[in-house]
Amino acid sequence: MKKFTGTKLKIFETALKLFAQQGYKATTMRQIAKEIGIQQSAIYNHFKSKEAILDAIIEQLSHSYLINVFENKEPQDVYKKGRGVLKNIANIFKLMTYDTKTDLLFRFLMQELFNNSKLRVFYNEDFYQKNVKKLSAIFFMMMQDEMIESMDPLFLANEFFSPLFFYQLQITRLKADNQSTSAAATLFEKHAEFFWEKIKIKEPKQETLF
Amino acid sequence: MKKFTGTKLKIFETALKLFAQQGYKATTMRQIAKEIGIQQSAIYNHFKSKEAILDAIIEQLSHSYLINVFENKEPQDVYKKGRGVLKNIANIFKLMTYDTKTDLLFRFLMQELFNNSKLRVFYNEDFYQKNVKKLSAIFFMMMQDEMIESMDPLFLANEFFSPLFFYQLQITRLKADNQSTSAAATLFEKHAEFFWEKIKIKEPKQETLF
DNA sequence: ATTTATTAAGAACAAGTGTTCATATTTAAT
DNA sequence: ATTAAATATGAACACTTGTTCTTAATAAAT
Repeated sequence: MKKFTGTKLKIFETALKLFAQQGYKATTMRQIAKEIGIQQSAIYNHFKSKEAILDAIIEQLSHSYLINVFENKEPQDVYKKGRGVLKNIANIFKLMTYDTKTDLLFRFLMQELFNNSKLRVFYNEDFYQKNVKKLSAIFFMMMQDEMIESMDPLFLANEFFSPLFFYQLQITRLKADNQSTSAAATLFEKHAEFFWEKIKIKEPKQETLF
Repeated sequence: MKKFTGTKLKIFETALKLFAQQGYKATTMRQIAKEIGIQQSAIYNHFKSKEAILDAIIEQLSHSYLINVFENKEPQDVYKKGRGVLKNIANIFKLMTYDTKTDLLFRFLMQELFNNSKLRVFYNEDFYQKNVKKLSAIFFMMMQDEMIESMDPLFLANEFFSPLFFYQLQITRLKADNQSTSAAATLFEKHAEFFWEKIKIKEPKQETLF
């Protein structure tokens, strides 16, 4: 993963910000240049075209937190923590919304999702499928260990994932209007807690002898 | 609610389709005109500007199924149906994805949400808040009637709403790539079923006498 | 049938678009 | 210090954008 520096980095960051705020098409090269304080033609010393900037941003997406909700941990190494796993995942979603760059990348992703097929492939494979399948594997192991009720693990993964995604979208929207996100930010953890309580297998009440 | 006819209707429909597919900014007046088979200047006999078309579409949103998930039914009239209410709502979401126009409106909404503050206000007030609050009222009544467990009804409403929204988004995305949506479409009902089972208060087991 | 709106066409305009070019300035390497 | 490479400038180009204008065709009203 190549990191940009100097002017090239500034162009990249400014473009990401503007693309996320206004959309790719609505953002002009002059606007990017002006924000940095350089001439528009100077951009072309760093990126061959406007689309090249777009490609660089999409490339960056692959290395962002967005697709690393599990921090590269394997299902069999974490599933035993039960409720803790869910809370941990919820917390990573929460942290993402606090990280300015991840937030911009997410907003950019949502902004361009429906008119960029390359992004849809990324979203589906690297973001949605990857996370849901890993979640599914975790739930499956929990079922085998009789920690949670038995059912379709992939469906369960979708049910757990979707509110997290939705709350993230909500926060991104609120930020776009400079509104407070604190109330929404609590929903991640509440969701994990609520969800676990609903799927866990309750310990059979121990009959008291006296 | 004024309905368009003739050329004006064609312009409206074509613009909605293109805005939903490519975004507002990326769609040109020439493109709209060409698709209909008229001259670009002819559009201006029906709409004063490109933005006027946009406004007309946003206006239409207010009358679409998107904000009428409850079909104008009041909470106190439906909550007693319990599981049936949830299934009904899930079904309306499913039907929305089958309705081409609603699907286009939803895709348009998502496409422009992050660069159009007017749309964000609409999304928040007329789509999100309105539905979640009505849901919340229903859950509250269910709690008072001891049909479901007691907890924060607004949170519960969010938890029920968010997967429906997410599945709708998934289907819209799949359609954009001409992929099959049948598997995703089953998730609405599964969600309602799953959710109800998790929150309903189980009848205490009747002790058999013999 | 004649008048009057309504809608269409076609050309044109002014502004904005991404991009290129020749040239100057700065930075890095020898 | 000199050379070479990288980065900046400012003007220009070719093209697209939304919109307007004049004029012609069509439809509605008298």
